[in-house]
Amino acid sequence: MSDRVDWNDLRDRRLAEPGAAEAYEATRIAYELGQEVRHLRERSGWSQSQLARAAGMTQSAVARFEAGGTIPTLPVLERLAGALDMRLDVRFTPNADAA
Amino acid sequence: MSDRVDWNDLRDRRLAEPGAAEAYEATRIAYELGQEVRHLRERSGWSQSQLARAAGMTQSAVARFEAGGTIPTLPVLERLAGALDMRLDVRFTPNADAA
DNA sequence: CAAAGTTATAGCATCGACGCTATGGCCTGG
DNA sequence: CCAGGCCATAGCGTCGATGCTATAACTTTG
Repeated sequence: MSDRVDWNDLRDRRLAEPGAAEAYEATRIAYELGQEVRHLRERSGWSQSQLARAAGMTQSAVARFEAGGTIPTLPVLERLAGALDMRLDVRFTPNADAA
Repeated sequence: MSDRVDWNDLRDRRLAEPGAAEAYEATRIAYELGQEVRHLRERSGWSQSQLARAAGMTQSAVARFEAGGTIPTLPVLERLAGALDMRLDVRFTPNADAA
């Protein structure tokens, strides 16, 4: 799982950076969103290319995103959501353990 | 409301762009998040400078964001959430009206 | 084995978000 | 009137996310 990889390394490296508790979170969110999109896509029986076209992006961008290779931007998330017939929901929720 | 403005114009212009249903959404989300942060901040009795420092950014960045001047990135949203003692929640939710 | 479909990466260009610094306009309190 | 705090903007530089194109590796099929 760490042979021909690249973004995984990149991501892990990012997660290892010190003093980046929040950046860490962003990376994790990016990773989870990627996983979710992958699941949704596969559930629809679509290929990355199909989803890409539906979302107005390229296959490589989809692959990059699903692999957690980058921290996606809201516009991209919106387009993916639209293509997958979902709604993007971004909000601040009260923190359980008040710091 | 349209006198010495600038980002408002910018934003409105963005919202007026054709064929950008999703980009439109992103802009709207950005605007709403800005409003929310402003409310949370004021509720805490903080100035933009204070929030900025707590979130590791500058007062100008906070102002820009609150005004909806830019579509924020996840890292920034994370930092703001952390500073405001909130949690950022990004997710795909099933679309009510299946396209 | 050859052909075609699918995913993972690479390399390069562009664009926009963010950081930083500085300033103008406002308001309020000496 | 002056000083100080607060918010809105401007300009500029940098960096990272995307877009695009091309290709490698794998799998499945004929």
